Amino acid sequence: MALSKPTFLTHLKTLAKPHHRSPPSFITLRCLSFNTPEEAAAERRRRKRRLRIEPPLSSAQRSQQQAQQMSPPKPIQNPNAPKVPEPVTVLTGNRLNLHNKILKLIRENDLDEAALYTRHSVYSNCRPAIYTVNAVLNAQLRQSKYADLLSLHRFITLAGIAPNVITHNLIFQTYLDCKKPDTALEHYKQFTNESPVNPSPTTYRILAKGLVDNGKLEKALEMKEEMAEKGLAPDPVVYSYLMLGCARSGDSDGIFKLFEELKEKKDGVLEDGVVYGSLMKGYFMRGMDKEAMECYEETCGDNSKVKMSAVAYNYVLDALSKNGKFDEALRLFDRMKNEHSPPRRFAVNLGSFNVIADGYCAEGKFKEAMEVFRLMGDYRCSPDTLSFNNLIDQFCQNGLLAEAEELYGDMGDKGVSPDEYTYVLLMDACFKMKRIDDGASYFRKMVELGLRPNLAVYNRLVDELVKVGKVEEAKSFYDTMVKKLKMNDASYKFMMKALSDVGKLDEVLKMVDEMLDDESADFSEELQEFVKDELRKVGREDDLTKLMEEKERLKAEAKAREIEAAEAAKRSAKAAVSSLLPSKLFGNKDESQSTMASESTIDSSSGGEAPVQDGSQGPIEEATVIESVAVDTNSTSEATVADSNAVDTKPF
DNA sequence: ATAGGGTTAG
Repeated sequence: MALSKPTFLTHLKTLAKPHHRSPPSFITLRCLSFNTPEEAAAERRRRKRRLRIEPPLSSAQRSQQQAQQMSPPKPIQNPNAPKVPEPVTVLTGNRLNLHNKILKLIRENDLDEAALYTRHSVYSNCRPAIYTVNAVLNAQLRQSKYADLLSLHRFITLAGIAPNVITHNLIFQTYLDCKKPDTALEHYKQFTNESPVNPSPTTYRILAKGLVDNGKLEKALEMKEEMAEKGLAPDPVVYSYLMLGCARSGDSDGIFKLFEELKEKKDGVLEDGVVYGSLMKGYFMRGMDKEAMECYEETCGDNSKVKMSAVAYNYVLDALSKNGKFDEALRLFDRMKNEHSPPRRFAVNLGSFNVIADGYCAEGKFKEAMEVFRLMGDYRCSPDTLSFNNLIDQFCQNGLLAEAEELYGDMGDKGVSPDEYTYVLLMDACFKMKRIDDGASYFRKMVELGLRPNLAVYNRLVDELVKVGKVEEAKSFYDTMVKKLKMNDASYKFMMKALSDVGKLDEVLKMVDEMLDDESADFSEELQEFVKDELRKVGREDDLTKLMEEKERLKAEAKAREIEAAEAAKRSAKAAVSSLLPSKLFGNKDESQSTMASESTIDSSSGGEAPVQDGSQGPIEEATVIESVAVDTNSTSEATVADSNAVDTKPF
């Protein structure tokens, strides 16, 4: 039985009261809102939603409304219910043209332009359909542009473009990729409680995999149950993720339990091979190699009825190669390559080559690893950034920096973009080989490319530079990065100490000066003490007091000027209003302009802002959730001075 | 022209 959305209330079994056709919001008000704080909060959000002032209707919507008015009377719908997404049939005429234009921009890899165009269209007479928006979000996700994705999502939410299941899936994926499983779960809860859209099997694949990858196996298992509750068929792929999660946490019992459960649900016939690699791992974990190999024979042997996809094979390859059966893995890999005959049959893919390359590395056969990695092209597979990073990592760990750099060169040739992780691997490897300047070059390159090294990475860089006496150079990296990173006391202190140790106390004072000017920087008490101590060593402790007093004085002066300017602005604003001309037309750069603009206009310059005309009634809960997500795409390595898990990039 | 045919790892 497929449960449709309104029956989500069945979880209120305790109430056991059959409400058949009552309006959802009525039920929730009566029965839900006081059960738990979460439900009370959900009701508050619903109320807010009712109060929300919708952006102006585009002509498309208006005509839709007219059509509704003309159609025969329908049962009265709750006007406050969240909107149902538009069907794909709206993608015709101008809106289809817009869609295709934006797809073209995406194909040309101009995501910024695609996103901007989408935003601008919201208030044109051709509103982007949710399909168009999803296309952009999807492209942003593929390129890890999480901040842009969330920003666009927020924009369309505020603009009242109803999301469909794909939109929600993209958001789940985003939060999970950003290692924010709790935010993903929050979004899921809100989605199941409030959206008229039903989750799809893919929703649960995304959630199960993402939760497992984020170490939330328990929650992932719950998702499997939820999936069943919604009446969705048991999905071997979801089970394979869960079994993999058990394998990672050393729980062989869990693996077998899941396998038996799935088999039972499938009436004893399991022809999808995706779970067998994990099952083999379960046997191997218990030392039951014989049973593992029997399983292998049954599923991958000549008489097998099991459908082995490339991915299913890859799990088996991995199970073999990580359990002392690499030779057998190589034999299977050969068979896979022979079986491979696209487009009819895909028996190998990118992952197969990666697993085998890893297997070679584990045996110390790095030359072979490189060879098999480069063999990919012959099978129309192309490595991605992750694959390159993986192998570069293996080479670096084993002191094969030249080979790692060769691979880095291949990336450029093949048009695969290195990411933060690539550069950090190479930088650290250079440092290990005492090639400090080369390490610094990789760091510089990374920043030049607009990638965002985190604080821990920066700390390692300046640490190495200072160790070899390159304080000047370290300081120049500080100057670059202080604008891009949220530094902490330890990193400020490190730089100050380095400067002080070479007698550059004036530079230390200049750093303090700049910190005092930078509103996002915190010149803490502890840091003040530290600077004073350093100055005291050369009898200059008064210099800090003097500097800080001078700053206070300048700030007070600036404040006074500001107040005066504001008053002048008010006067001129009044004058402008009285002459019935918006001050905007004059292009004034004074405060009166921004005040007035924010109150009345759709400011075309505010591309990054939410499209709320009155500036206040948006769905605060969504905005808050999104803003609470610190998208840290580069917490790549262990922290030295600071915790790399901390959010150390400044807000976008 | 849309939820999936998945994947390996840090």
